Amino acid sequence: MKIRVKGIENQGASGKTNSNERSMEVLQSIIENYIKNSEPVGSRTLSKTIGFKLSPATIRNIMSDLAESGYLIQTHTSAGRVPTDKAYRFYVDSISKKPAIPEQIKQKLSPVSNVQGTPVEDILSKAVHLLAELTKFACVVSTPKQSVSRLQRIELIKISEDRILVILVTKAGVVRDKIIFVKENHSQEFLSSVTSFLNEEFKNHSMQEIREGIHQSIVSDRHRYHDLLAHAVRLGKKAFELNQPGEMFIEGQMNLLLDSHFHEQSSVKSLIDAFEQKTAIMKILDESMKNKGVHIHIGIENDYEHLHKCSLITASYRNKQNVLGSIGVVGPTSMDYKRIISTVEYTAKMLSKTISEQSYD
Amino acid sequence: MKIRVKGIENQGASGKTNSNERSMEVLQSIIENYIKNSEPVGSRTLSKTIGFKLSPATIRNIMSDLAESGYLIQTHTSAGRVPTDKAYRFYVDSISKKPAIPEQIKQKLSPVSNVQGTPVEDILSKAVHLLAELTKFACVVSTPKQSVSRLQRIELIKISEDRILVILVTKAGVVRDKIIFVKENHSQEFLSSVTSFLNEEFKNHSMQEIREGIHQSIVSDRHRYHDLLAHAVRLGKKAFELNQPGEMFIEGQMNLLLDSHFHEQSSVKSLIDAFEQKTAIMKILDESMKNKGVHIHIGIENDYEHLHKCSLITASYRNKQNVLGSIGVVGPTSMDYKRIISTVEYTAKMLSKTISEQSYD
DNA sequence: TATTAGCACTATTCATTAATGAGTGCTAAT
DNA sequence: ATTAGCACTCATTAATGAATAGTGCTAATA
Repeated sequence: MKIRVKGIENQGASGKTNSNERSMEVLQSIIENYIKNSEPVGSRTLSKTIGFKLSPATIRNIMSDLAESGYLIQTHTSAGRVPTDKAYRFYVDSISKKPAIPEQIKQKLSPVSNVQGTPVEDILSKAVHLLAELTKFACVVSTPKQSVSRLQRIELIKISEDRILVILVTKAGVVRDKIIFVKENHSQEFLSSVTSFLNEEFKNHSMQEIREGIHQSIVSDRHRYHDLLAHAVRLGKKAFELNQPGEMFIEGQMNLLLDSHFHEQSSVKSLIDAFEQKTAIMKILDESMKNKGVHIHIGIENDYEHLHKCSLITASYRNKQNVLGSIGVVGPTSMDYKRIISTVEYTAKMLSKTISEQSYD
Repeated sequence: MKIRVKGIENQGASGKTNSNERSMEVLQSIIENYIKNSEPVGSRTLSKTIGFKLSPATIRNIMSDLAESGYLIQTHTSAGRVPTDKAYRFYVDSISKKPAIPEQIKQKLSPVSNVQGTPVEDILSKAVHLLAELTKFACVVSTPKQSVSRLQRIELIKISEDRILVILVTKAGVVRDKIIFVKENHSQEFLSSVTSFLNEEFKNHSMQEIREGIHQSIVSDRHRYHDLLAHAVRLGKKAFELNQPGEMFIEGQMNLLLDSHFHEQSSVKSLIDAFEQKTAIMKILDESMKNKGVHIHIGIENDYEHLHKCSLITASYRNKQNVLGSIGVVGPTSMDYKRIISTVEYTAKMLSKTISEQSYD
């Protein structure tokens, strides 16, 4: 009985690197072929596309091995083969040099940096819109996390007898507003004093720290005999307590529906669900903030079941000081990884650059 | 040769009101049947559903007439008949008493009013989200038009040497912020004076009026010798000149894809286009602000070609003083008009109520 | 010994055909 | 004026068979 080298996996064991490298190349070709045509690829077709360097029969043998090792599957007996998520994982891991960003993409994305005094939200929304247009998939971006962003300035404005408008400006240049309701009818002068106090006390601190600081103050009750400070602390508590769940902008969901891979009824429903309750995607974006560079989640690797037929490519954006959020693409597992990865990476870079220029440190 | 009464249209001419009313009832039944089952309705089926009051043959005759008058079409010779847009128009015009809002819907929508100090945008986004959930179609809402809304308060805050944060609070409770860049390094005290001036001068005026007023001032140049005022006017110009194009929130686009009517490839593409460049839908929402009540645009009635297979149901929302924007549903022409109309109407009502409570007049 | 050609086998896809059935239109009977 | 009856139409469905693209295995070859 013949024992065939199983390719890739037992590279070390057999030492037959030669045959192994060939397997890898074949696998790569198969994947690229499938990414391009979205059709199962057979031995003959492949032999042709690689210029008859290997005969269909040889390729069949290799394919058989690759299938056995879990890199390929057949949809049915007499069909060509299709890469598995494992194959895609191998593929993206083996990408060494990223392709240069085409000038066209750079041009398309240039509007992201043409902004002066534009709210950060608008920049994000513009970026995610362009990304969707470029990739033709669904794209998402998370807004800067409030808890980590540091205070540039707080302002309290009396709007009516019982309402105070709170404006928070963060170092990242994000402006948040909230109206708080109060029982006492404070004068604007009084509010100005409180404002000064809060600014002096908390400028450059993160929201998280500020909340904790205020909490401490209240617990220790050390301002008991000082009216202004007591009020300031109480108002400050209200002002800072808005811990909005991070938001997320979505663009180009509909793009996915033009993709042949999502034509089955069931996949569509899955996707709708995934985008409906945004938590799963949000979680992936949050994860992506922890490490630098591009993050890739392929199909089954996603914890959330409804995303098992999708791949997510994400990258974080930042200002000079902090990581603020992430931007990413949601597409079929058979996406053109090389192109998408470099597009996402470049977009995140542009975003970081633009936002850094607007930041206050 | 027999001359048959052609139903509906020549009511006055023939005087045979009886046969005419019957035609109308049959048409109504056909429409309701089609709305319910999304399938061409034939004479036999209909005879059954109306309890055999009329024989299939009679119904065939009536249907034939209705088809001739343009209320029905056949997809092919041996198929049942399908209502045309003209039929839907007749149908919605003949709806007399709106159905009561089911308690379930009221309950679902109650979160819209459970808000205190929530930004208007969040209220809108909540409302449109719930509406999408209830109707299972795509829903849109336009944010309050800036130009018509009146100023409650403006605030200028120095953020860094060359940047001033402008906060505009409108009577409707909408907060807008923008950062403007300046060459001179104004002190915060100076900005406070400017702020007071602008507030005194312009409170309660619409943005449109304010912009015109400032323009006048500059043209007439009457503050030439007064430094504070000259600066105030110049800063004010910058502050108020942001004429953001009205925004629009979209929810539940994906819902449309589950609808059998949009399964054809071409319709899907049309829809994507329609939502991509939002102008067409925005225009309809704007129109809807001009008159009270619910507005209905059926299929071909829409100017924009990509919406020819859709119907839009819209209603404006307002505070005590002004019409602010509109909310609406985009669905297939064969939607359940009675239900959707009353749901949209109720949602708009709730929205108006909630926002009125938060407004400053 | 690795590669390849050849062949039997398998499953999809596509076009053709025929049966079914829902629906119409017309005419004659009620 | 209404309805029963009948011939006719056309979409849908299932069944059939040919064509096609693919595999796996074995034996020949370099």
